Amino acid sequence: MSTETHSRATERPGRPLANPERDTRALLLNATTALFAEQGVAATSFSTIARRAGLTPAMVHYHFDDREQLMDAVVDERLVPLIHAVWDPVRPGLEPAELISGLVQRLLEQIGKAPWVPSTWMREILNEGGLLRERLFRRLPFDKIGIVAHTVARGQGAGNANAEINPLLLVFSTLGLVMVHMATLGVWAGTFHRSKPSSKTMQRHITGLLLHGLSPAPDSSIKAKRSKRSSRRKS
Amino acid sequence: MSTETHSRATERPGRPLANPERDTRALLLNATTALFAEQGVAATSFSTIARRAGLTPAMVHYHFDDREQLMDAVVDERLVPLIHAVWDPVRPGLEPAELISGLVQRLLEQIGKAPWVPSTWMREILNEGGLLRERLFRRLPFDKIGIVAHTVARGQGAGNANAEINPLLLVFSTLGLVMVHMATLGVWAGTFHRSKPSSKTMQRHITGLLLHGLSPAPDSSIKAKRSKRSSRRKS
Amino acid sequence: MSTETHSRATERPGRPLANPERDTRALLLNATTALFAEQGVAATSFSTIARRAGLTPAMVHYHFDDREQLMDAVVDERLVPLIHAVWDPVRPGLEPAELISGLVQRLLEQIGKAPWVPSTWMREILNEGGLLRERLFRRLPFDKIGIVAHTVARGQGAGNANAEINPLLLVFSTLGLVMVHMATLGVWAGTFHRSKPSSKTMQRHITGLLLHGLSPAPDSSIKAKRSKRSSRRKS
Amino acid sequence: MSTETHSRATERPGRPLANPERDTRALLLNATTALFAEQGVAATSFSTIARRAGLTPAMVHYHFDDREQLMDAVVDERLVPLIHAVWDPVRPGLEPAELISGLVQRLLEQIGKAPWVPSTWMREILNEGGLLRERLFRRLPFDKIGIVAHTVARGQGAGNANAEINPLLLVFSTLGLVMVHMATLGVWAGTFHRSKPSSKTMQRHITGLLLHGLSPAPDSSIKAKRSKRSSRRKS
DNA sequence: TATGAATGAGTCTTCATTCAT
DNA sequence: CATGAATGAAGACTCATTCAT
Repeated sequence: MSTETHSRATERPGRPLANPERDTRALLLNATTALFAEQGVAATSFSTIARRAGLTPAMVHYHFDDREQLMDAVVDERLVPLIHAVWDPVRPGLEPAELISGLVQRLLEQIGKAPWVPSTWMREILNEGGLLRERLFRRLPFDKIGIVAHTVARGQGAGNANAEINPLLLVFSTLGLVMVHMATLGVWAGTFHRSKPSSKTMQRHITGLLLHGLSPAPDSSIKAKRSKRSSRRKS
Repeated sequence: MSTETHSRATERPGRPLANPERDTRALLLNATTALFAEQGVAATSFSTIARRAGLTPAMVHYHFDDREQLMDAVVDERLVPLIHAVWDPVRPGLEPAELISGLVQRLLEQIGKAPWVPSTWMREILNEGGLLRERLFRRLPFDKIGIVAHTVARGQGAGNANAEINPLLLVFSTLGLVMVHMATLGVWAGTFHRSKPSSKTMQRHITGLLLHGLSPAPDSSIKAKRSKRSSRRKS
Repeated sequence: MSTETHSRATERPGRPLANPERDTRALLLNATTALFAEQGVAATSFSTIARRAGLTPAMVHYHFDDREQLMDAVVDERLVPLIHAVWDPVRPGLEPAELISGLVQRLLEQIGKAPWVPSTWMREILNEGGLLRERLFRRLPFDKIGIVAHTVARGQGAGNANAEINPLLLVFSTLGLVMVHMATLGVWAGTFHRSKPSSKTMQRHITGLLLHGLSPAPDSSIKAKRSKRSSRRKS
Repeated sequence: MSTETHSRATERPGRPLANPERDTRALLLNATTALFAEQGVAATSFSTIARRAGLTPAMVHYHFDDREQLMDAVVDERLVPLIHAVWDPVRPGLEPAELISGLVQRLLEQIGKAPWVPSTWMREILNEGGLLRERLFRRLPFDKIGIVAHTVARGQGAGNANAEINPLLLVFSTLGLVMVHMATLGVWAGTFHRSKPSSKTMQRHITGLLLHGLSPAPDSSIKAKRSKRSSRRKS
């Protein structure tokens, strides 16, 4: 309605527009995601965000009327695009191993660009009382998840995939493993006096674990397929 | 609920027999762990705890002067014993697979008795800004973790463990996988309209994944070892 | 709305055709008076006014720098003209009954055109802490009020007006009675499941009460005078 | 539930109890009613109340969790008793004039003891957007109002009550007239440089007006009845 | 004329904390 | 052991106001 002409936050979800506004909005969203990762959503007050962005709490209200809308913005403008980047390439017809290792790779790629994600994902999405959970679950690519599950199930039927695995749970195992590891890398490195492992190292560990577990010497047939079709994983 | 591992809280206001202090204290700790799991530490105020326990906020102060001391109590009196139960049986000389599947089994056992753990673990311990992290890390059984890592590394040297895996990270993969799955089971079941998988099902999925990944039909040599030495896993 | 009795503020620092300022200013004043009536002055913020008028709060500032000036404008441009319309016809030489019934009639007439008045009058003018009181009291037609009081007092002296009445208070009784009734008509009708009485009905009730109170069958002498001299009351 | 053990405001509506608490609660209610009268409900913040009572805003919350509950308390604990005192004596079988003059007398009596009432009544109860209106309307003595209306209507039928009056509106005329006059006495006196009229003077003016209006020399039959039955009015 | 960005002050409300009982 | 009263600090949110455009 025309009643809302002056209310910024309700109007546009973050379009390009002129730059002066974009800047502030983006600035605030960045501060917000960073703080969400560091302290969790519940502990992130408007003042904290404002302070981090060098603005006043009132300014946060000006752009995101509400905590609700702030969280909406984080999900819609920051998490949903990431989900697309990770899941869009998933399509039927690929091998289970290919699907999984592709997911891991793209996840790590995206996390590289948005390091705040793993922490937030674990705390606010995976967790029971997570404050972004509801919001995000509505946006999950259930069709793509289904593709992965079906592909693995078919593999199990054909006898070339581990029958003890629950295909649907596997998707969550994959995402969870990546998120857990990426969320705790810092701590891990600090605790064991190691240098923070590179993204490549992590990819090798996680993909290795997901494809073969503790078992040694992956059998050559799978190895062959992998090296043919998703050879970029090795580059 | 089964949250109450400990028998107590039978009577209250400081009457002659029965140790009155224990009761209230345990009551409050139970309320606290439940709320920590549901909403996270940051969102759990003294008032909330008091309300949940049917007492006054002032009473919470009486027992735990401080948020700090409250968190200390949760870690010392509730998490540390659990860690012991899980890690104490770890000792050198076991097979890698045995160690891992033992850990998984004992973790699931403990979580069965303290369902508030996975959520809290993910939110407040694994996570970068987790409020129990520091407290707990000091209490981790580094010696035991070392045993697992060394055992796996030796296995890799001997050619009978997946060389792509980082032995130290594997410990975190294991714990993380269990915690992630157990923390999200409810959500998962709800989202996909499945009934909540049993502890046994989860154990099979997780152990299966950790030991063989996606790879089919674990080769008989490993299978043999497992069925001989850690036969309790099948019972 | 019909609220706009008075033509004014036709031009100002504006553009060629179509007097843009008039429009906006009047628009805002209308929104303001409506909101003053609905919620009272204290509860009516610049934002509320702006929202109601489809403009921005900043725009309200542009026209009325201040709450003070906004209230001044309402009084000067909306209430003072109404007062004139009601009181100007009062002059010495009329009968008390004529004066009173004339006042009632003209008041109801004006309220018909500006329905926001009774509510605001009661809340912000009659009331001790009323925010328009001071402003308006300076503009009251004390001379006219004096005429009414003196006429009634002389009537009392001559024995043909109720001696128990305080002539000066009577003026306030008259205004008050009209305002109270017109301000509460909606509520009254709603509460007692009646349809809202017409202006004529109200006029009969109020004038009847003021002239004769509960007493039955007004004695013919007064009736005669009324029907002769102030016959317009009947039209 | 026992969940609420420590929440003061929800528990008791203002019972005698020990005195330390009563004092504070009553103190706050007094400050509240005074401020409601002076500035209106909308403009009366918790801070204002607290400051007036010499306490902190948080203390107001402690006793009245909410603005809603604060208003409930004012209505339930301060206005409803007053309404009873005014209306309870109304019963069928009295003369119209007796009923009306009785109401006026008792109203003035009560207002004498609670001078904050008229202002609040006009602003927050009679008025369209009044913030206590809804709350109070549910507590109005509709039966008693009905008695007055019926008595007057019967009087009209018998030819000894002014037929131009609407019997139901008359009740509101009566209350309104008293409230308007008592709410504006201060202003009135100040404006016209009179001393504030005594309660007796007001009673004479208002009752005189309601019973006979401007008409002179009330006819003896009514006068007789009044002096017989409600002779206390004259004392 | 009109708006969007920005702010400081103020409101309601919750919270941790203290203290007398 | 337990509570009710009380507070100061902080959080979300609104508002009047300013200013550049």
